[in-house]
Amino acid sequence: MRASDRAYATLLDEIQGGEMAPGTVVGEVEQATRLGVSRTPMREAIGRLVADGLIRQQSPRVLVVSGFEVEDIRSLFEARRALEEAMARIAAARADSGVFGALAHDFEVAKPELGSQAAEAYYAVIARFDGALDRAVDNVYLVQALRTVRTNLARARRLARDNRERLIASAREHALIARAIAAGDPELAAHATHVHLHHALTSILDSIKEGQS
Amino acid sequence: MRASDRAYATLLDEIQGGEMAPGTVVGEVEQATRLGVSRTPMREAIGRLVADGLIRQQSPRVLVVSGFEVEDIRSLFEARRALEEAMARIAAARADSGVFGALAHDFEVAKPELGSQAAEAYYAVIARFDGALDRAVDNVYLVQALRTVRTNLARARRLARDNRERLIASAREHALIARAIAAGDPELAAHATHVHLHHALTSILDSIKEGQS
DNA sequence: TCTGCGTTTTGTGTATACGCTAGTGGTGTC
DNA sequence: GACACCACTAGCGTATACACAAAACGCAGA
Repeated sequence: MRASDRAYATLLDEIQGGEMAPGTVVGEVEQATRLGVSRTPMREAIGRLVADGLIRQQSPRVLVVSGFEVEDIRSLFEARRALEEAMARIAAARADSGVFGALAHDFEVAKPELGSQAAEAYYAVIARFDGALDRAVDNVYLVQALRTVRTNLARARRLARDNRERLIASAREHALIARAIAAGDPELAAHATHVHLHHALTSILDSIKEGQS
Repeated sequence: MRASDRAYATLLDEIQGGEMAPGTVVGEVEQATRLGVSRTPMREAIGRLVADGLIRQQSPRVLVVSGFEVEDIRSLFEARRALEEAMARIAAARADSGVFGALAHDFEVAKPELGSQAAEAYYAVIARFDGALDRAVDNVYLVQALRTVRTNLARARRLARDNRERLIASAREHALIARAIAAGDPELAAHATHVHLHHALTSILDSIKEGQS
């Protein structure tokens, strides 16, 4: 693995995990020394993080970890809705119904509310679903845009803790989306995605509001 | 201006303009020598072009200008549809109706069919419209994704020559979209965008088919 | 004491050198 | 004659040195 990849992965983790808080100044030399790489690969890593939107230029010479406010979460979900609705619609028109039928079944039998191990298994199913969607749609532009959105989404997840009811509902929503894709029903797939994202966003915003009060 | 920016701009131009044909091997040393910069800024420029999707890795050590086939154009328009429909919808819900009313008027009085100067003026109106849309939507994730799509779209434009009828129709379609946004009608804005992109894609594909025959 | 100018320091942009890896061509052996 | 192995070369990843620019601090003068 290349030094620039390691530096990117490490910084990404630290920003997503909140260890590097928004506003933290990211100096080339400082980070390069800390992570034991030289400035050149560190520059590349920082460049990728800037492109991802996780680091931004505060002034001509200082880069800082970008903030992540409630308004950013709304923007993120707007973009997510545009991309994921389109993906669901296209997948429903094209996809192999076997794969999504199996995924729908997995969502239907998932019991993510039964402890952290079950939740992990549920997240793994979601990851498989996302991967299947990417392959079914087979559109580099959409997938690439969604990758950036997902990278930023990881930061939102940290702000909100999933509760029991939300996990159960989320599994049901995913099951419906997968069923709609398997059935070749683009409108249902898109609208079920819309509903799912609406609930996910509402849940995150409620969770943040609770956390503040 | 930084050397890496110059190198990026130059290579971008050459790829979009077709001077560097798909499949052309892009060597760091070769390009750095040719453009009179050193390898470090050239690496950065190439990295950005790879992120944009204009250059891709053919094998572990060779980068080539990526191909741009009919299938890529379809993918591009799928992504464009997802993003621009969402943008139009959001802008209609939010935008200052004065700005888009004025743009609608500009589209209505545009006569892009009257020679290349009039066409240039028309393209300038489109650029202003795109800019106004970006500002109205005010969503970095959507705008960034659309920027990448537009970068690739420039390659498609070279493959298709706009004809008289298409230009006239395009102006009318844009006028309708702008009017819908100004009127605060999200569904009409989105569907007019859909119609516009459908016609634009059809026109490009027809134009390519003609060019081949 | 405040303001302005100069100097120093810090940090980025660029250039270049070094080392490693992969690819290719040639030679030797079976 | 064909296949395999070794060596050479080309090109990339990384490190580092140098240059330049901006910001901050200090000193001096008003």
